[in-house]
Amino acid sequence: MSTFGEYVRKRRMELQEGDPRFSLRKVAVAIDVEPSYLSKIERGEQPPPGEQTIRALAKELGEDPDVLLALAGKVSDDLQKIIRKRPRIFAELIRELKDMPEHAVLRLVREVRDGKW
Amino acid sequence: MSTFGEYVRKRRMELQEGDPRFSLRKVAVAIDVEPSYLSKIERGEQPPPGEQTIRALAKELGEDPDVLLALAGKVSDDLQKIIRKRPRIFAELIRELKDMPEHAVLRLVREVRDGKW
DNA sequence: TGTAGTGTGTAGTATATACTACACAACATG
DNA sequence: CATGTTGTGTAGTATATACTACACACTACA
Repeated sequence: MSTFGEYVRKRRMELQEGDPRFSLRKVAVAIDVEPSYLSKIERGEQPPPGEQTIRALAKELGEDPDVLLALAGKVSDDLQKIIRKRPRIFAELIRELKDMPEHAVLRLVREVRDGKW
Repeated sequence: MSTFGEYVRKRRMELQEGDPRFSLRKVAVAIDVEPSYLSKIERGEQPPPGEQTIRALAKELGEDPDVLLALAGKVSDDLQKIIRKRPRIFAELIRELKDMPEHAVLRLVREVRDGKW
């Protein structure tokens, strides 16, 4: 597992190869933070930014916000809100699924999504 | 929905009826915080305390920690950790379940719990 | 009537979070 | 060789979080 900073830098560098819009400075301006701040984050000198900044970064880099948030040690606020509305049931479900193999959870998600409920 | 403070005060008061160990001071000492701090929390003058203090309080009052944490606007760190390990799948599942009726989610939890997977 | 226990008011503190502002050296490009 | 663009270094700030320390007034009761 790479850190948040490493992951972002790698992804941005890849995009930068083919497009000058992905220089550190341009991206920083696009997501509305100081270039030096983004620099420090990418090098792990500063901890990951706040949720809104991570979301902007994810959008800019074409990444999944939930994945980036996870790398930053965070869980999306909208998910937290959903859990907090029914804390008991969601707590139980999530703890139950903790050690389930990937395919089992995937099957579950698919069944729920396909509306067999 | 009551606030965190109101909820705690009500519950503690009920217990205090039959047992002097549930005075504000005694509970505060038991969970290792200053009585004045707990007083302010119960009256909503201060925001809810941190997760560890909420857990101690839940234990002391015989309440569900996840419910108390939810009232405090928090989600248990162990749940967040589980989600962060597989952010995509859990994000999708939780958002999918957001508007599901209680009985559907309950059925799902039961099926998972009973190991039909 | 003193003393033990009750809740509360005032006035702080330490640490973390989430950044900004600006200067600077290296490099490239016209 | 000046101009623009690159990433980075230094030195801060504002706000939130999670509390402590201690004094005070009131009540119960022995």
